[in-house]
Amino acid sequence: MDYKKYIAQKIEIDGFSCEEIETFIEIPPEKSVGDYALPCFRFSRALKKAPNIIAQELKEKITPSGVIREVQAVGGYLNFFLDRTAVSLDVVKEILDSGEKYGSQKVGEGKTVCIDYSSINIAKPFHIGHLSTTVIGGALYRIFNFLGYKAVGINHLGDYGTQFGKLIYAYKNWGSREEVEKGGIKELTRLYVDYHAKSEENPAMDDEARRYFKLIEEGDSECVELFNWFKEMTIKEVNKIYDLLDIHFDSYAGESFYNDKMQVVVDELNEKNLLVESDGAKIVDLEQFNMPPCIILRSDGASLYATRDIAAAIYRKNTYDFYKCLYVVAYQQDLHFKQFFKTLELMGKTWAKDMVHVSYGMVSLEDGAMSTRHGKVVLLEDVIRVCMEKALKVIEEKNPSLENKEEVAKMIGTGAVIFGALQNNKIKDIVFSYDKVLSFEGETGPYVQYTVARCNSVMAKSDVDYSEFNVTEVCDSEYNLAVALANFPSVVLSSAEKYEPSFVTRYAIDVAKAFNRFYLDCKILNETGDRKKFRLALCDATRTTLKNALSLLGIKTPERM
RNA sequence: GCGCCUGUAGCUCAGUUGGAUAGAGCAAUGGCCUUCUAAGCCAUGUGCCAGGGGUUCGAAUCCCUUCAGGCGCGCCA
Repeated sequence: MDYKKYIAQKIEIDGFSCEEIETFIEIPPEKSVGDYALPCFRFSRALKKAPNIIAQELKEKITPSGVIREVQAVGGYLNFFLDRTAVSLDVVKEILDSGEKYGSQKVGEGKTVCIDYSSINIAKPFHIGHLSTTVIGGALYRIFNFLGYKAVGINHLGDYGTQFGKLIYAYKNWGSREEVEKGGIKELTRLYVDYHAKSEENPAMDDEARRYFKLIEEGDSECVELFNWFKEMTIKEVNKIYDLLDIHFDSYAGESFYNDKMQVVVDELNEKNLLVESDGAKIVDLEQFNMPPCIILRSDGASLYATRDIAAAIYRKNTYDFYKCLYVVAYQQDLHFKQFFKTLELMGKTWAKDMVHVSYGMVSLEDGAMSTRHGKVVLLEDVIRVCMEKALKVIEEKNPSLENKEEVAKMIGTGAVIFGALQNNKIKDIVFSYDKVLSFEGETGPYVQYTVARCNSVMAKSDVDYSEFNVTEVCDSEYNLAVALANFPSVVLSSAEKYEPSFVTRYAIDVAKAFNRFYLDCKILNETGDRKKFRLALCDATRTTLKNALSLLGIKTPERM
């Protein structure tokens, strides 16, 4: 519920449209000066008048009516005071009517958004370095769906490359079916790490590994079978984590899927005279765009990352006819995406403008970067497990009679991990620390979940029917909470526009704070009549809004905790 | 060397398209549960918004420049 438009319609300024004025209206830093304000400085030049005079003249032309209760001219500002009671009642009623649809919109109807995220490597462990792409992508997936778009989640599997020849070599020489079945990805990683240790002394192994990889490509039944086994095992194992994080995909078409789709790309580039030979390689020259060239074919004729990405982009456009195609990939690859988007543009793909690199910061450990090959990683399943254990401990302390402790601890533990990962602007680097994810107080996931549990608790203790309510005045805490709740739809919208799930995370904190303040100031169960009904309705509206916000992030809300 | 990103309180970070006195959380100190879940709330202090120029009625926000850190810069993905 946004009253900016409503207010803008009451204002007339020569040379400025109603829409323009609407964008100029802002919310004052201090609520005592007004609920909305129009700074008049920018009109000064056009109207050839001092801002304070403009504000004064505008004030005299507006007669307060409807939800506008009072207008004041203060310096160069035109300040509006709303009928806070009417506003609060409207907001709460709307939320209760909308329920789990509150905040959802139709702006995206008929449009498809492809989101490439998580994109795991086969036979590699899922560590905290994969967390950002997974939860950012997952949140965007839900946010776009919430806005009416059709989101298509794509897990662009890393399932192609010599490393799989190495893995097969290791498996055949010192691995066993039993061990791999028992150990899963951990065992595959062990084989891979061992391979590197041994191949340093025996470089001939690499030739063998390359041979095995070639056999996979040629369709050798034994190698393909092994490879598919590794692939299925990886996906099955990672799915357990995806379930916890509420992550879903519509396609697992990975690198190998595009093997037979790259030649046409090369042909097309050739036809369009975009390919240039340089040091034996085939490149697209991007010098005039102030970028290094995009390499399409190696000097040995093999395709590269960019070739595959171009093929994948074209495939996605043909298959899904997307409105936007997002790539949730860390900022290390900024240049790569600029190059490959530019190449698409040069190929005459008008939709190249719809390609978006959703770039985010890196995760490192306190003692430096992670490395799978050196075993220096923090596994996500370990982090989640430790958080769950901590949650369980806290429950035993604070609420030992809780029924489904394990289940609740799971929600809290994973909630803390997801919330922490989505809390800051995505471009910020993160240094992982257990202290930080294990903090359940202050601006954290558990804090927001706890707020919902408080709402539930209050409502469970009352059997008053609050479907109809009416009050004639509201206090500051009630009004501030209602305003916070009202902001949800616009927060969802801007988080999609900026591809920034942290807007939703921060918003959830704002609402939780407003509620907890309200909870302190306003007794609910002791009240009677309409006041009680209104406050119960506020609780319900808070719960609904927070649940909706958290579910966009992939976080579940326990009834009690 | 070139390009991109980042720099705000002791720490981690917010700060919408330039707007009113720069805000939270953590940490510290002191308060608040015989009454709705204390994973909560209240109070207290902290700033050369990295430095320097400029544009503007007005700059943490825009432009230029310096410094510090991160990432990237042809056959890995």
